[in-house]
Amino acid sequence: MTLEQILIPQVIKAVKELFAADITCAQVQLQKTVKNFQGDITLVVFPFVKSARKSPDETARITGEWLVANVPLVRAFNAVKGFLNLEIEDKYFVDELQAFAQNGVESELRGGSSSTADSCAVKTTVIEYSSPNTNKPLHLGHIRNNLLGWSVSEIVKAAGKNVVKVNLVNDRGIHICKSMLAWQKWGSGETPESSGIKGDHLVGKYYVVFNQKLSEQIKEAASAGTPEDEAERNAPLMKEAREMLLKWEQGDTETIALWKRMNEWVYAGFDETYRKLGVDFDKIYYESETYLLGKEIVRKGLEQGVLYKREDGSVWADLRDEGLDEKLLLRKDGTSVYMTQDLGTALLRHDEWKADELVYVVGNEQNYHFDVLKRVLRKLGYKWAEKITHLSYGMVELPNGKMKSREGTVVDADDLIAAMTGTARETTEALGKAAADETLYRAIALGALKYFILKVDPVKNMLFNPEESIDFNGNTGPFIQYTHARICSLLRKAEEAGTDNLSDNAAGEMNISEKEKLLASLLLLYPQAVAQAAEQFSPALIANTIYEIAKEFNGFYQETPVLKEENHTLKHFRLTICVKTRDVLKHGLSLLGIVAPERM
RNA sequence: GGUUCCGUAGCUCAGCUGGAUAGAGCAACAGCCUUCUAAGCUGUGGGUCGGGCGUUCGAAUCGCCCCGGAAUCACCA
Repeated sequence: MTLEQILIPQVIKAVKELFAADITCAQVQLQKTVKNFQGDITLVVFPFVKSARKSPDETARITGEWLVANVPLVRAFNAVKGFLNLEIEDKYFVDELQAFAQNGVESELRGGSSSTADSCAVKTTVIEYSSPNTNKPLHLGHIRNNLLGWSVSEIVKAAGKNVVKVNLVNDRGIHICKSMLAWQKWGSGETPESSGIKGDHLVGKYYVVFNQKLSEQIKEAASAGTPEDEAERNAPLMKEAREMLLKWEQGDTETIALWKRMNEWVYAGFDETYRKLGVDFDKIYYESETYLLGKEIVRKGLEQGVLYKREDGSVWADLRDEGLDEKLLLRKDGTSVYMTQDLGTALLRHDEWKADELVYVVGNEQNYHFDVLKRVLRKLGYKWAEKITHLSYGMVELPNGKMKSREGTVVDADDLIAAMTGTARETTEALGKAAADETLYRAIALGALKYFILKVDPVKNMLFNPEESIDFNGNTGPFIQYTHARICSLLRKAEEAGTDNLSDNAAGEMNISEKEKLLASLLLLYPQAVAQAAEQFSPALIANTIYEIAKEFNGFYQETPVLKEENHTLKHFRLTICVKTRDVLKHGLSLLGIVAPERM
């Protein structure tokens, strides 16, 4: 039982007996006692000070006396203004930590989530992320997307839900034709095998080539006096690309064959990067297979009179009464647009997985798109529109601005991982560590990268400066990995020394320090942190929580002997702290996709 | 111009369902390794929480108005 679970009913009872007033759970505000004040947990009495009809000081004092007299685990209190600081018996922390150590993180999480669930049915959450464009090798922006999506999936899973990770690959359209065309014209038949270039990079290269050649043509026409937008529209290359798209849509054998061939190259490249990043999917959808979906939904909407058709035959949703604009859903020639397709895939996904929640990890440039998507679904009468969450995240910016695939100004995912692995090796060697290998360097490099990205609140844009490499010290992934390795080392020594079995319930006399109490209470709060992170889809919350624990542990480690402690009971308790810290750090890191090395 | 989001230490970020004296890391400076891994620990300096008004016993947190930045407002995806 958490302290809150124990104390809240007691406080309600106290207020009833002392002041003859009824208060709700919401009025019982418990918070961690602020540093510099004596106590472990603090009750804020302001919310019921009126009902008590006494001064805040007086209310706190009387309540404190009652709690000390009636609740065994409350040892003492002090009241400062309206803040009632409570000191909790050591035994509570010792016993709870012991129980936590025996049950393990997973079972604690299951216990936590089932108490709030009103039905025993397991909820299903479908999470879409990654959703790459086959013209663009994965860069730092995609890394943020992939890490967020994967980590959120793990967190939601850890909180006891069923998760389906899906990826919707953008493999068709005019932009794909651009790289195909450029390769046809200037590729001289080069392949990943012949050139030694990774497939996705090879295709990306021709996408850049296309844009270079195109801008040459535009410049030429512009110097002859044509306005730029017209010059782009009429450029011979654009015309050819459009013709190719038409051929693709008509199923032209040669075009389809080229498209398939080049896409295979890309997928092989993506798979390699996904593997390196450690992300995976339960199901991959391809836009070439889903882009026609949604038309049926639009047709029904027209029938119901929720949507309307213009004289030219195009179909629209009118959202002006909701403060937005009108949105096109079908062109006058009956072809669909992005929104149409997304309506279709949302329905498909909802039905296919019987989803209770649909999460889309997509950049914040599409905030408007998802706002409209939900409103249109709602208008069409789909109640599950409310189940859609757009997990929006900010751009990763470079010191000189945004990354642009078309212009080649990106931090490539593969390059970055390779560079960081190199840095990890150099750092490790400089520190004179023994017996390290490539697997460990990779683990540290990815630990640094993943933590660097995931600790930041997704809504914020973030800055990445390639000149300053990502840190391995301080509030970083390697710091937590190191703390974990350190504990493992200590526990190895404990085992060698044949230290007594941890499952024994030691019952001797001892006093535990403030630091130990604090560390124990942080560990006990971890399951709640996971539950909250799952609710808020927030890996950052996990990152901050385990950082705080690691930081606190290092302070404890520095000044508290464990193996050398002679009081058996105390040694036992300290070893329990170590074991539990190790488990929680490992668990938290795993939710972020970070390996917890046993030596480093 | 409309809409949405962001603005906290020199830099990168926590804290935001209102609660005590706003916290970390990096960078700077000063210490701690013959003793459980120094990728660590301890200490010093550094802040009108973009600005103003309001609500409240209490505002970095909520509301309104400004200022600065970003995204978006396509018959692109």
